[in-house]
Amino acid sequence: MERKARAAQTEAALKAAAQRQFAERGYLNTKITDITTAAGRAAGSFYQHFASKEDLLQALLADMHGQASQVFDDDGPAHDLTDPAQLRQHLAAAWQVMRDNRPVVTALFESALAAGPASGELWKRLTGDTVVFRDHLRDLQEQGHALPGDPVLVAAAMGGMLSMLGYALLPVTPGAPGPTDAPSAADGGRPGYPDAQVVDTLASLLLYGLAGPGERGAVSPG
Amino acid sequence: MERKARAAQTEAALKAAAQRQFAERGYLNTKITDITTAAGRAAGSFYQHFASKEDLLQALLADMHGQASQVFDDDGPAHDLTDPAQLRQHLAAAWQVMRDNRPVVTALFESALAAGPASGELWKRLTGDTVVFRDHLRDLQEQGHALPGDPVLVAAAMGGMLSMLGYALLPVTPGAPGPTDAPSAADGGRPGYPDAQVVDTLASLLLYGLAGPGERGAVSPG
DNA sequence: GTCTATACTGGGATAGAC
DNA sequence: GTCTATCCCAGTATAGAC
Repeated sequence: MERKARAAQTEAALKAAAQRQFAERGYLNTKITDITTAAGRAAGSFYQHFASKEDLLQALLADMHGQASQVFDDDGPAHDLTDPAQLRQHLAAAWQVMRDNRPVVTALFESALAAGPASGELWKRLTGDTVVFRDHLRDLQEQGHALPGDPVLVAAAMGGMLSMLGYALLPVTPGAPGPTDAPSAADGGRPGYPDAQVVDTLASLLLYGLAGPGERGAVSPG
Repeated sequence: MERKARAAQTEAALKAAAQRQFAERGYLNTKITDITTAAGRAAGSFYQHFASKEDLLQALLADMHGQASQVFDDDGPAHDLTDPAQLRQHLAAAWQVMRDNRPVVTALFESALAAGPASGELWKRLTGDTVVFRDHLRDLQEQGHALPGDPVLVAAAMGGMLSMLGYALLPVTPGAPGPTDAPSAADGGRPGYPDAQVVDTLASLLLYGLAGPGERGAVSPG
């Protein structure tokens, strides 16, 4: 195999190793050498491919965007987040993206947070990641629907809820205690809520709130 | 002034300086020397009072608990989180605590997050900080009220929403762009939502969801 | 108790051989 | 391109004078 291919292979190995390390140790705790040794490469080789850890993270983000772009092209009919099925669908999609890209998503979260409260990085991330929600909420508003508040704020609140639970609950190992039904006490003492339960709960909470659907009936009636 | 008083004074200065630095730079970015120089003390003096930055943070937490303990002794009549006034009251109290102790609260947040996803620290924090919500939700459940899901999960979701928005939105400077009415673009590019707006929005969202109160009428009718 | 000065360490980044 | 070896700095923590 030629040089170019070898280089690409090394870069891929570094990326893969980084994802594993980020998931296990967290982005902030992961050292460059952790990545290189996990990838079976020399420390110096890292800089042949990435300028820094942050640079690597951006590369992973680009990869993720490339893959997951088609997931979110919801160009269906008029959206209505107050439709139980549609809201659930949106939340499930968001949750799935977080699950599928947990290392990157959580690393971005850690990175934004490490920038400090005054930097506004977290707010940028929060609003940036919730443009879909925000736009759909604006649609609702324009159709005369009364929202709980400013679409930007409501969308950010929803996103904050999601990211926080994703960071705290999603299992570190890609597919281990996730879709199981038993809340296993392993994995750092965190409970292993099944994906469906989390999504159902959030959908119900965000749609009808703590008061419940009232006269309208349950969330998933049929 | 005697030695003991001088020592206490230095310790207080270090604590105060730490709070300022945590707010400005973020907990993770704050170095020991940042604190000592901000306090006008020598670097070495720090260790006379605290074993580490983490130790200092715990001391600040203890101080905070001492002050804010009376805020949360809500021993009134039977609680009902589905009562608009009570829910709003609870959220307002939580928001106020975050505002009053922003440096400490956000530092704890950063600290828990830096421990990495696998540590479960964030989940512990999330559940620990929402015991009040959780208990009240359990009360509701025992009274036959149907909740959106497991009380622990719902409480954590509420708490996640709150902490995230608190971290992202609360102003760095104790009282500057907070209760103003104009969303100033200063302060790191973050909007300055008035406290009341945030609390109202969250109360409305959490009580009736995106669908709104329906037949029940608005959240604050009178 | 507080200071100044310094030892020590982890980890980022580079130099140069292969 | 990848390796080994090393430099170098930031930051923690300590030693010892005052």
